[in-house]
Amino acid sequence: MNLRDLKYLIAVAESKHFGKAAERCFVSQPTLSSQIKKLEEQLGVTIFERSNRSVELTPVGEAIIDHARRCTEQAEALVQTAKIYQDPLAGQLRIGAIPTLSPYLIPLIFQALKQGYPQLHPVFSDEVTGALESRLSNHEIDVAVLATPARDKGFEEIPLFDEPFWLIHPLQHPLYTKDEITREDLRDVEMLLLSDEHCLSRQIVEICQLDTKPKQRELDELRAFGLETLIQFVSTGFGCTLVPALAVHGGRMTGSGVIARKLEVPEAFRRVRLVYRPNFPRLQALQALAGIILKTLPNTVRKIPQQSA
Amino acid sequence: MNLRDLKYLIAVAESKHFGKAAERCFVSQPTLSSQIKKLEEQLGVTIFERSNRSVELTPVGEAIIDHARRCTEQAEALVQTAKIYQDPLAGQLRIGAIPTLSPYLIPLIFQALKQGYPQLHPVFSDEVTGALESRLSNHEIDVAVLATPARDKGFEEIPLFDEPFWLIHPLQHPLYTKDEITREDLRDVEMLLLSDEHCLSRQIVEICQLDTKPKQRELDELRAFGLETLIQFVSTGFGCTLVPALAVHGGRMTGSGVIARKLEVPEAFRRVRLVYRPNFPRLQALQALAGIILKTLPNTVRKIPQQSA
DNA sequence: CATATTGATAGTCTATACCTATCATTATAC
DNA sequence: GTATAATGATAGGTATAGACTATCAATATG
Repeated sequence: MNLRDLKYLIAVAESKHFGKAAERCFVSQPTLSSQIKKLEEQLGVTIFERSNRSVELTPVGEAIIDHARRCTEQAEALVQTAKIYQDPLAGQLRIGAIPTLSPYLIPLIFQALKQGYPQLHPVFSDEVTGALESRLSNHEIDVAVLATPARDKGFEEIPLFDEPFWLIHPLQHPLYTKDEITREDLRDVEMLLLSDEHCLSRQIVEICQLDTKPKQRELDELRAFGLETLIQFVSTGFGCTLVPALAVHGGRMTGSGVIARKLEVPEAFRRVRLVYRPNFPRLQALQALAGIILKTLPNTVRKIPQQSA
Repeated sequence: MNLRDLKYLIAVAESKHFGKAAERCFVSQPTLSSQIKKLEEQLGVTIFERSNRSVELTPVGEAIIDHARRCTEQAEALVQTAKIYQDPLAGQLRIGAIPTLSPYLIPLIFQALKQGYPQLHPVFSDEVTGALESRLSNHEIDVAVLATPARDKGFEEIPLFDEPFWLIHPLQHPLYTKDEITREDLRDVEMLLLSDEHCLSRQIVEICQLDTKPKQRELDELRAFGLETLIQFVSTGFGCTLVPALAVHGGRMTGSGVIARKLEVPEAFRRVRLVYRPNFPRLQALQALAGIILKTLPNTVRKIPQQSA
């Protein structure tokens, strides 16, 4: 049995005429006749009662045509679905981003993405690097925005930008009087960190060359908080912290008793990239996303020029 | 696109493995691979994201598989429907019978038909000859049980039996004393008739060689009645009537003030037959029906032996 | 480094769906 | 009563879609 055959059936059922049905199906009348005959033989029933003057559906035929209609209906819907998604820049794109980036990046790009690619329906989610990587593997998301390299896990990546870290310290802090903040300054302050699931924490530890993290232990009981909460802690005089540049511009820091300071430490940055599965079929959509991100970003980050292979 | 291709899609979607899917579809792996590739090219979308270790559905793929499932579901339902009807002795059989026969014949055969052909679902209707003939033409019924020949209208027929007419007269009637009733006797009695849409009326007129029908005119206002009512009229002394044999045995005539008399008139009978369209595809069902009717009938009718060509 | 697993590719063969031409039957016209 | 038209079925030939086997390429695994 064949979808084509079912279309022939429907054509005959509707026109009640083999010749006209054949015309409607763009085949010759003998072709249509023989195909229907063969189908009837295969099914073991007579679908049409033919005479030289008329063609009529048998009761079985009625039931069969009913199924045939629904079948071709679904087939057409399938083609329609494909057509809608044909454009790689259309359809759902599931984007996961790390929590230290997501709240500042997503609002930035959202409007531009909608305008530039109205057919693209982004679905955002917030999770730490490890979780995003496994969701990527499981095909639960299409792309992750990470700040750590991912090549070694069998993924590919599009580098986007380098995001410098800024120091957040209370207004009444010894460093307030210093003009430039260097690496040595960082070693002396008490550094508040998120839980170490966050790549940000590990990166800060590395940059500041901390041996252990004495202050972090105090915060261990309060795992489920984000950057903004951390900054609140800073404002109460607990210590300092490093935050990525976008958090400085995107976050609400005014009148909160803290100050954000640029660092004179060249290596104090993180590289943000789109990470995806090597075989992901809609690379174009990812390139479009990368383009939008780069176009929308402020100059507090160093954009990496895209190579359009 | 093809139903086979959709089955391939579903197999891969379910097993997430081209080789196993191919096995399940009883084809080689390259066959399945190339068919799916071709389909993807036709649809212009990637349905599966393949890597050397895994096969996963893309979001478009999910949507497409959904339609594919429903499509093949309907196709299978179609085949199932055909299978149910495959037996010509299964499924609906729409039987129309004339009103002067139906109430006596249908109850007679009903049980035997159910027992002999439990898959056959008879649907009975009662109408006069002309109406049955047009419903037969319109494919609204499958077979008509008539008492008039129908070859000239392009139909075919299976002769069933010859049903003699019996005379019904009131108990206090001159003929009560006669042992045998002959044709001459019939000319002298006042004959009550149904409306002339009924073939029975025309046949009685012919047998009795009546010129006009004086008594019928009086009953003209009461068109919509049947044989039983007519017999009630006879019992009130209005006149006599002829009824077919089955009505005598099947009808409730005891204690009704009338008597049923056999006739010594050889040509006083009607031939009952199954009438059907020449191309009707389930001749077997009709032959089965004919067989049941002949097996169940009492010997008051002359059965016509069936020729099983 | 060798082996196994998995999907893709190449080349060949066959079944089948298609076409044109023609027939058989029957209704309609003259 | 014959001729014509309409309709579906049949016959025979061809081109293509879909199947197969053999092989490759890439990548895990021991």
